[in-house]
Amino acid sequence: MCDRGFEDISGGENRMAKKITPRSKDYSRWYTEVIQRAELADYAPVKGCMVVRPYGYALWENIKEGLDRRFKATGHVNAYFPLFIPMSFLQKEAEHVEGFSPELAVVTHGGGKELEEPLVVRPTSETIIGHMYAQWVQSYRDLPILINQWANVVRWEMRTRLFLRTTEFLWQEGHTVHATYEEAQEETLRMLNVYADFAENDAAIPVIKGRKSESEKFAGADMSYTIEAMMGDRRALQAGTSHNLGQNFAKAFDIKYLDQNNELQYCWTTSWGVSWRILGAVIMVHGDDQGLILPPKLAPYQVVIVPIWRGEEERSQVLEAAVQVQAALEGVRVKLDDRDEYSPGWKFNEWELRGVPLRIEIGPRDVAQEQVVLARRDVAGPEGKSAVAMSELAQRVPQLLDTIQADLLARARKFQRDNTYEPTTYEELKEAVGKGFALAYWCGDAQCEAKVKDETKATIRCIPLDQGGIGPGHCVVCGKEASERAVFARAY
RNA sequence: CGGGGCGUGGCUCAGGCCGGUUAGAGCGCGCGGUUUGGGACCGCGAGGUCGGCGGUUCAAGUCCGCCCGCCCCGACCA
Repeated sequence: MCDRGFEDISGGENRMAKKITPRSKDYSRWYTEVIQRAELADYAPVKGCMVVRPYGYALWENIKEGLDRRFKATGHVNAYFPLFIPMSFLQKEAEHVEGFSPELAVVTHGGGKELEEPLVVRPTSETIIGHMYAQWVQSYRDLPILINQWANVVRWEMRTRLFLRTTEFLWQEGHTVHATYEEAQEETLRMLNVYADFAENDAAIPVIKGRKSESEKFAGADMSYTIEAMMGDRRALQAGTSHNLGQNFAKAFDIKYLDQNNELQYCWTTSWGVSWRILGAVIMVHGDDQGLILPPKLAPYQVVIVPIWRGEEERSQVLEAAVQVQAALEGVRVKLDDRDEYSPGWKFNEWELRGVPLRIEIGPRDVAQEQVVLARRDVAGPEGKSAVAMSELAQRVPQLLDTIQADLLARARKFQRDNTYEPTTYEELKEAVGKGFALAYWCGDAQCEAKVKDETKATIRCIPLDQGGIGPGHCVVCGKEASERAVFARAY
């Protein structure tokens, strides 16, 4: 895992500086450079596609593990459905096909012959899963069905961005079937809460849970719910969605059951998904001008040990101590960087770029004093360093990782709060969406929503479920009575 | 798809306007040696169909035409 030699691609006069473009100078450039230099991912030869490199994939595996564990704990099981979907399936749900047809990849040939019916490369799997569910569900005794799948999907996007919007992406999609609307709604919100719990407790990303407006909801859903997060440039990112599909897909695919009274009923279905986009959120919420800052719960390496020595004698002493420290940290993901060809200073920068939460420095002086130096990634400079006796490490390191995890969430939460405004006039709204989130009354009229989008490029990210206990007010756009406030923001 | 920019060793670029020996630099890479508490240094070395095709010319990285690809900005989206 060593540097492959990405130089400062801003070029020009400071070509020697091995620095990343600062976030304040060009945020999207910073984002792209960090991903490539930290070796999370690389561009693939196919437009809009990317290669996830081992370090990035390890991060994704930790995200998967955190989500999958929660799915299982709420009664879900995993399964796998096919990549190819008959074109006709998409067309069975009117709103669904209208929403997705512009971004479909379609296979027309196979085995050297033109296919009788084109196959769509799944953009999402409601249709093919609905088709199967229709065959599996007969009676109320078959319900609920609580299935999740980990899969790749393809959406032909016009503009792509590493992790945030790629032509092919990895995600999970849960698809459930219920006997009643109430159960489906309960499931929809349960999974929204699972996502929020993961985002805050594992990814250290504070999120706003809310409803999508009609124009922003999933094609084919009765109601879409979202968790929205604020990135480091104050723009919004939808980090996960959960949909109550009502009976739309049940009717399109004939998913019916016989109830206790021997009457045939249409089922109620839900779907919910989180993609590797959330990895982009981790990068943008926590990273700084030195590179990534990974929350300990997701970091592939939670601790990196950098040994420091001069000459052979010191080398063997220091390495011996380093190995002992590594052994003492059982249960912690530790990387011992004993490469000889890089200096300690070089390694410091390297592992900071790659976001390892905690660094342990061990040199001859430390060995003599039976201590090590701990350096926190999230606290720059000497303030983040402390000397700790080797005998205390097994206790102190896990504690410190917990502290870092909590501090990252607290810092992100403060940032979001500090950059959220509550405009009451349209002029104030316009100003607010230029510098962060705007929490403002909205009457629910799509025209007011469209006006804001046209004139400010900000969209309604969600109508928060938690309205803070405040009463009705007046729409920030038209002044009419409004019962709820919405979050307006520029979004990815 | 509209506007802007760019294709030259692995990376970032110079050379191009004004055609002319073996096409350069820094970084990275390989070997040897000295180093190592915040991106060390010396020596030697490997590595290029100058995006592609065609044209002009005695001669094209350089001029002309067409094509391909990539990046940035605008209309869709997890």
